[in-house]
Amino acid sequence: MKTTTLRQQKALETKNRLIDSALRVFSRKGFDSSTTKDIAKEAGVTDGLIYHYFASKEELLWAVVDKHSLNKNLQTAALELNGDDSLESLMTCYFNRMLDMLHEKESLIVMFFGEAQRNPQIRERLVSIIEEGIHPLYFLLNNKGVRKGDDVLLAIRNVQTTIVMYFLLFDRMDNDKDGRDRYIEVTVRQFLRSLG
Amino acid sequence: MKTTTLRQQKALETKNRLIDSALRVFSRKGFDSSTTKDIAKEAGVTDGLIYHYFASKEELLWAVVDKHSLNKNLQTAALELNGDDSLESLMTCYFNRMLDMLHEKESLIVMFFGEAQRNPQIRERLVSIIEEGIHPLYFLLNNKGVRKGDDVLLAIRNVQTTIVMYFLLFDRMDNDKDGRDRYIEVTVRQFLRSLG
Amino acid sequence: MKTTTLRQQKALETKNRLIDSALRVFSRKGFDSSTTKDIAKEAGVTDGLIYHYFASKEELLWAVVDKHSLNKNLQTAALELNGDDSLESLMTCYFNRMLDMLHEKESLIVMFFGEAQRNPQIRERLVSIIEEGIHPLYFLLNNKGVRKGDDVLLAIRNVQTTIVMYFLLFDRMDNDKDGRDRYIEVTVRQFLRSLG
Amino acid sequence: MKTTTLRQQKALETKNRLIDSALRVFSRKGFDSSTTKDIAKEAGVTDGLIYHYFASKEELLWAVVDKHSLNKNLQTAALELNGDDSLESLMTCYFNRMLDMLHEKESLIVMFFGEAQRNPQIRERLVSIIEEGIHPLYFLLNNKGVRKGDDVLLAIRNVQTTIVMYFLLFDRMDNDKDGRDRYIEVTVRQFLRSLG
DNA sequence: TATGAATGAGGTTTCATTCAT
DNA sequence: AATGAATGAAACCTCATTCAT
Repeated sequence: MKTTTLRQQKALETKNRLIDSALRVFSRKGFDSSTTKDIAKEAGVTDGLIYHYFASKEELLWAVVDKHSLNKNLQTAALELNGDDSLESLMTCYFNRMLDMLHEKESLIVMFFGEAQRNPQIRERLVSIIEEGIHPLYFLLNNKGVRKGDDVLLAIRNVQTTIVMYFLLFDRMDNDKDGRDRYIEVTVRQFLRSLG
Repeated sequence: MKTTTLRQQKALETKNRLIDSALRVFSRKGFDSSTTKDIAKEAGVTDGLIYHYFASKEELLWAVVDKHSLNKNLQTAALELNGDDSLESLMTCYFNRMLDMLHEKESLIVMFFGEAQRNPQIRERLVSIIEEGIHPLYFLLNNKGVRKGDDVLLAIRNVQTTIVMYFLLFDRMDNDKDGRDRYIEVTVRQFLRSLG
Repeated sequence: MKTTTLRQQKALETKNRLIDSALRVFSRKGFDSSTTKDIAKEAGVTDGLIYHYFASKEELLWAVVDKHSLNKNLQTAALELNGDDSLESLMTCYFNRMLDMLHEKESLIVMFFGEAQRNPQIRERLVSIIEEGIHPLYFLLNNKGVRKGDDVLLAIRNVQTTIVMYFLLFDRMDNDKDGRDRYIEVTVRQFLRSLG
Repeated sequence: MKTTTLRQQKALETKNRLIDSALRVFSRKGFDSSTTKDIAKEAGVTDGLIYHYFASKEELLWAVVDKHSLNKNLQTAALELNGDDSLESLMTCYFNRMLDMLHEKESLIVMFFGEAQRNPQIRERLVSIIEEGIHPLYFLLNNKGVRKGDDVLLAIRNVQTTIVMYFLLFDRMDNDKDGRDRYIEVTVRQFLRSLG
């Protein structure tokens, strides 16, 4: 029985290694240009093994998607903030964590945005992630005295999508710490002013 | 001489039809999953003809990119605005035109965002389009009394990327006119407030 | 462990079958006109398998070239000769063996000469084979009292290229045993006289 | 009428240019790898024109073959020799002219040897050229007192094929004037000795 | 569980050839 | 005579997938 457990554990590790490798390859080349051979090689296994764990390349994609949940990260980011800080420093901190998280999950984000345009299921997933990412910040702002209202929700969505765009098009390439600080500083100020 | 011109004209039409078909197919399936066979069929020609006009599938992609210039559209949108209107109605009008333009060029935009994640050349192109899209609006705002400054430029970039994201993730699917009006109204208000 | 070896052995057989089939097809049609489909069919495998074993059609050509070594055959031919025979019967024997060997490796020889004219790498290979083919005979002649010297080396090269030409243009088609005997007899006599 | 003649003349020029271009391209790449596009470009005409003058690419090959006659050159070479010279200087002169001629017709020779291995018609042509090339030299030698006989004919064929081989494999690449002189000197001496 | 040989459909590209002009 | 757009078959090569071991 112990041996079985050991085997199961090793199998699970292999499966996870495949999922992680797939994510990396997908984000590098896009789903269509990624080959199962690439993925297998990246995971250090042979070609056929993928089909022992996944029914198809597509299934492997979904396994990747299922494994990674961005929402949780954003929620955690919001909850970990110190309630005593000023609104401004609080937002600064939140946006920084958001960008850190985007960097950390770069492969996933890049893959999501790359595939979302042609894979409706991926796009829906992306939308729902963004929608759900709004609420932790909304509650936080409410607690700091910002009024409720749909327009506040929309302001949050706007600023969050803006930050994702900033990440995708600028931050992720440059890795310019100063530029990022300035960006966040200005964006936070404008965001707070935009709330009226 | 007339005959030559006629033939050349027909050839040019065929070439353009190929470029347009390619754009449509690329935006539908992404570059990698689009087959030259699909493109040829969509253009109503045989497989081989693509290679009479373009050296490769990649070259065809660049022909598509070169043919379409988004910047001009944005600049035109800015210049056509009525200088007598209030700042608010002016921005409303501008954002509407921007969304109209995005709809009009939906295939191109979708392709750009899909490919930008894995094709650095496409991404650079996208970034430069966005960068250049900032200035027409900047000048317009300056003329209406908004102060100059880097933070204003950044505010413009932010709001523009936000609108592109809105288009990609929500507007382009729903086609909900009311939702769009509300979105623009709120976004304009917040944008103006964010300028301080 | 035994199973693995069996599979590997079968794989090796397949690979060798591919190389042999390639040689046959190449020599029949030349490299450029040979199709990978032809080769696969000749080997009794499907098209794609070639690319499991070889990176390209060109690589398959080099595998063919590498597998076959003509030099060894010539050297062996020289060494197997009986040192007690007269110079004349010794040379007769050597030329006969050389022609036998050329017949045996007809596919390879034909391919080499066909491709050598347009593929510099193949030509270099061919030249080096001829160069190296000179020495076994040179040593043999030295042992039988023929003097050393560059002109002897050149005489050997000349007579060897002549025999190859005879094979390529006449012998290989006619398969005329008597003609061949007469050819060798006369050529041996003239060769020995030419040494002075 | 004059115009027609002019047109016909220009047409003939075009046709000849096509044949010459074809020869050059064939000898460079071999028949199969040469494309009609290549040939047309080399001749400075458009793709389709080839099919105005020749029924197919194959026909163009035969036009090339028909246009060039090597025999004449060899016969001329033999006849132009000075009958008063010694046998040795006469042969030296003849072999030099032969190599000059091979250089002059390099494209043709290379193409002939490249294609002869897989195109039986080309090979027959090559064989008959070599056979006929023997007689001018035979007569010359007879006139200088060399005895008649089949073995002399064979000696001539052998030495001629040897020289062709020398050209194809060594001389044509190196272009080493000294090496060539030495080669001819030794070969002539050995050839004369081989006659007994 | 893991291997990697084998399959076969399909992709990009090439190219001889045709034909309207 | 000359052009070059257009065709379509076929070439090389890729790759997801299967399967015997």
